[in-house]
Amino acid sequence: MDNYPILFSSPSSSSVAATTSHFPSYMVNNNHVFSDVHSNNQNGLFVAEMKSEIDVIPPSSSNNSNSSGSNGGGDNTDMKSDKKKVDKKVRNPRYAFQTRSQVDILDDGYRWRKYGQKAVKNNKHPRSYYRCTHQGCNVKKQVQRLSKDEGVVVTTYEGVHAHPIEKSTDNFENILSQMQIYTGY
DNA sequence: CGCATTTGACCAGCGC
DNA sequence: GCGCTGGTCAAATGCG
Repeated sequence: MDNYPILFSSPSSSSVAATTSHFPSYMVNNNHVFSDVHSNNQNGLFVAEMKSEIDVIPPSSSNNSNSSGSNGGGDNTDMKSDKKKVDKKVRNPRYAFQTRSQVDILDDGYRWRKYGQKAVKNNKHPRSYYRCTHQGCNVKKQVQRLSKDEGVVVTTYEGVHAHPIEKSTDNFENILSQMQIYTGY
């Protein structure tokens, strides 16, 4: 998965509307992702979309029952022979956001728990894997930097949150960025 | 003490 | 079939 088709769009251009139509509903509805992007980037800002290999995945189907399906390093000899898990090739749609930021942890309003980190080929920076800590929420995201421009962070979301954002919106910068959105900048 | 992170190992998919 | 690589698990460790 080295090369994904990434479509760039400027947040101030009219093409955003068409682009956001592909985003998960939680992103389109409350623009938290964009607001955080704005708060972290006064200058150069990029929003990218990563099309997944799956055409359409209903949000309700995002409940990967494999939440308990530890097939990884667990080395379980039983190796879950009772798997109903036939949809292994069915992946949730993934969306990538390429932003300029000094920090690679972009607070999008959800609580994430890091569950892995891998070195990426052709990239000196590792890729971090996060999972939403909300119970029953299987949304995942991965964050990596570009080796070319280490100021650019690519955040890839997989799945759709089925719960409200649990964030303390008392952050002044968030409130300010929201005001900027509602006022049309 | 409870929760999040780190980190090495494991597994599956893919290309050769 | 073998080896590489991406993705995940889970024990150990860190931290508030």
